[in-house]
Amino acid sequence: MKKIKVVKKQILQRKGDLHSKSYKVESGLLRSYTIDDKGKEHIFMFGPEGWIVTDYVSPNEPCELYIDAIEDSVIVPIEKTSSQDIDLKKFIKRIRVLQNRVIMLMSASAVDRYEHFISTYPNIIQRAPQHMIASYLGITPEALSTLKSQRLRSKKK
Amino acid sequence: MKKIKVVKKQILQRKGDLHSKSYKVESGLLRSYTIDDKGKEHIFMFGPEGWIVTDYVSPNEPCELYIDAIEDSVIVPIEKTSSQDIDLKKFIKRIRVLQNRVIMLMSASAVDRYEHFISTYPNIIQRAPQHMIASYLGITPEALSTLKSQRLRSKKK
DNA sequence: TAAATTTCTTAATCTACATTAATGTATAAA
DNA sequence: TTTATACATTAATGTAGATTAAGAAATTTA
Repeated sequence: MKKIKVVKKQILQRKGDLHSKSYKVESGLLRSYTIDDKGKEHIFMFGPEGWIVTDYVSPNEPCELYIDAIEDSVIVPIEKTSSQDIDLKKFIKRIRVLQNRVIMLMSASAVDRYEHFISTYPNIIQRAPQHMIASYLGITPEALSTLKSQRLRSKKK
Repeated sequence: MKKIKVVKKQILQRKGDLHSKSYKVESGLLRSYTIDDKGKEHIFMFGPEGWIVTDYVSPNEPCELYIDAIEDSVIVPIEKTSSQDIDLKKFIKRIRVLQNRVIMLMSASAVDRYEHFISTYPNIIQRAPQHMIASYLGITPEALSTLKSQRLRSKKK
């Protein structure tokens, strides 16, 4: 149960690595993401303080995701083998986020996904750069930028 | 632990229902899905024999998903409260499917998602109607249809 | 069996978002 | 402070997949 300090941009895990761990975030902000064959990053999840960031693969399988720090952070690495001490309620909560994510990606437009994101994670909007928000939403930074200015224009009467 | 027979099209759970359960599929095929504000269905997961179909909400929260039978099926309803008897390995496997789903939806084209689907769930292709496959892939039935005939044409030399 | 309903295909048109590219603005490094 | 690098905006053009519509197959029901 030792805490570790990591600096911004520090990589904790790469795709293909073995012995993947979970990371409890004490302070700061992590992210997990994939890189597709065209070299494009796709953010899977943000991990602000209080969250646990995991790649959902079995402890002996190679990782699917990259994990790195968006801000200087303090984290606690957790061995996945210690399956005992899993807080099931928290676990289900995190899966629910995933479930919502899939539903969102399938049924909502980019604007709706953005609206949903800012109401669900207002503080992350402030802390992560735009292109990462875009990456999480599944759109390009350019699309997010135009979407935002259209939103602004329509809000002032 | 009693088995229940359900017939094709029988609805097991509606969005908003309380006391959501998990359903172990002994035989047949279930699906879970949402209906968006335009009345469009979006299939979240298929549940063939051996699978457990769940809406990932806490047992006391209202459901997010509809669950019904695509084929006549035999199922075992499981109370969610019995958190003890959860097979963690199977649980993680199912989350992994979800993780892959998100990654796919974010980074792959409709064709690639379809290719991935047929190689991962070859038997479901045969058993579920096309429009449901389309719904799972996040495209329209028309798009899937054209995509399929293009694929066929390009395969014969 | 026929009739009704559901499912699948094909084609024309439309639209949300991607791509490309050029310009502007921060942040970090020298 | 200047220069370089990363990040954000805006606009023009392109494209995957949506929508619409109409007909053909298949499946269900009577």
